[in-house]
Amino acid sequence: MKKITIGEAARHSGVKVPTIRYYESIGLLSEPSRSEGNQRSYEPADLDRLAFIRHARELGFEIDAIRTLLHLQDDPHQPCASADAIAKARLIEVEQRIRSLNALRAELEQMVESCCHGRVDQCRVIEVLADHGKCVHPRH
Amino acid sequence: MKKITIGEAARHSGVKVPTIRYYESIGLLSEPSRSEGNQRSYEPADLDRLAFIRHARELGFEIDAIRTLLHLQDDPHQPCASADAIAKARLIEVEQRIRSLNALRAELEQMVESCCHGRVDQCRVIEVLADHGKCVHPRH
DNA sequence: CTACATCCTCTAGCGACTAGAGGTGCAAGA
DNA sequence: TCTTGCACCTCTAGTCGCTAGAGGATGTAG
Repeated sequence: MKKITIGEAARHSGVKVPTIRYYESIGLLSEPSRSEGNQRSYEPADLDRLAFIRHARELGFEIDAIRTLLHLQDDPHQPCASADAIAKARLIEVEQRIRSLNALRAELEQMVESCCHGRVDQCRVIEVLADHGKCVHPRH
Repeated sequence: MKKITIGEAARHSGVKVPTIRYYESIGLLSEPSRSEGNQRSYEPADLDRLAFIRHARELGFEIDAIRTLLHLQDDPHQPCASADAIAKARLIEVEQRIRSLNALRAELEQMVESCCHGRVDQCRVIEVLADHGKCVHPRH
């Protein structure tokens, strides 16, 4: 049972030191044991948990969703319907976000392409911003 | 010169009342004149400015970028290179975001599709979260 | 033994709002 | 005229997920 310092845990997991402490403070990570001198001392299982959290954050899950997912992981006999639902909800969010960003991209491309590179009073960028009606797709 | 209350301005522009006050507080909107009873009283030009801000926010521009864009709009003889640069930077951001969200979507789709709908200990969603190596594209 | 990196706790800040408390103004109906 | 009730006012604090910095303690290598 080798002890792992918070700095090592950070390097290992890719989660920054203050972020690890933050996760502990909001109860996402349980309080680790401490050294003589009151320094946090982690175990390998904590690294797995950190990796889980980091991966979930990379996938854009909210802290609350991650909390639920971690609870599920801790209790493997539960039905996985909730995990499935959380992932599905996130997928739908991501799909919507992609759609809206695609519309934005089209708009921005149009703006940038048609910029006259002259003075502001002829600038398409400013003009379109000032008048939504000049957008390619009024819905974005 | 008809007076417009903050509530009407909100309905007209689609920007919420507290948000309008917030924009004023951070200097994005200049302080409007007031009625006898100290209530804000807007003019049509303010509505244009609000519409501009709202549109820019919808396109994801940051407040600081909007501040710059508004300054440019106010001074039409300036070259529009800065406006162009701001829009281009935003376009690049959006493109990157779309790429990364597409990767996320692929990952989430895989997760959701391969979910066994059984118990957590066989759940693909939890499994993949716990082990980044099981991702379709390790880079996301 | 000293230097220096790393750790500790605590508070405050970020961006862009949003919510709520506690009070005032105003217009319309009785 | 009075009252009802909505819209307005200011102010503070909260949201999310961290991040930064102060000021001090610990741990390790030379």
